[in-house]
Amino acid sequence: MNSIDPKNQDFFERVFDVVRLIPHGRVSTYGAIAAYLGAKRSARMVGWAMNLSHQVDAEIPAHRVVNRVGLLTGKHHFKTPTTMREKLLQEGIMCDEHDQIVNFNEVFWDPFSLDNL
DNA sequence: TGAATGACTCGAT
DNA sequence: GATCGAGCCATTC
Repeated sequence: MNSIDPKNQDFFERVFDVVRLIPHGRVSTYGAIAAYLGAKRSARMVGWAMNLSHQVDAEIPAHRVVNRVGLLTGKHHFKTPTTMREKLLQEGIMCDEHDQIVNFNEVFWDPFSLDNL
């Protein structure tokens, strides 16, 4: 949205930057990203950032961000409810009929792992 | 200006 | 171990 305030844009850009760093075939969580940005309590804001990500930069892999149990809670915000699952499948990430990542523990990517590089 | 909402998470029962 | 409720923080009406 073009109504993003500069001060808030900084927070959203930080979120976008972390999401863009998620490796291909991996996923992360709203809480993990929020915690990495020092706003552990603001997981919902990460969701808002993902919503805006479709408008500010379509290249942001928002489909790689799920909730803490690996559920595709944001699928309805994509073009179609199946778009999120389709994109994950293309990256080798399997989801069950409940739109939950099967091997979530294996594909989960922690932003804090960047600090170990 | 104030209240409600939301792609969440954690703690208590 | 599972379920319920409250907290958080920016955006929108």
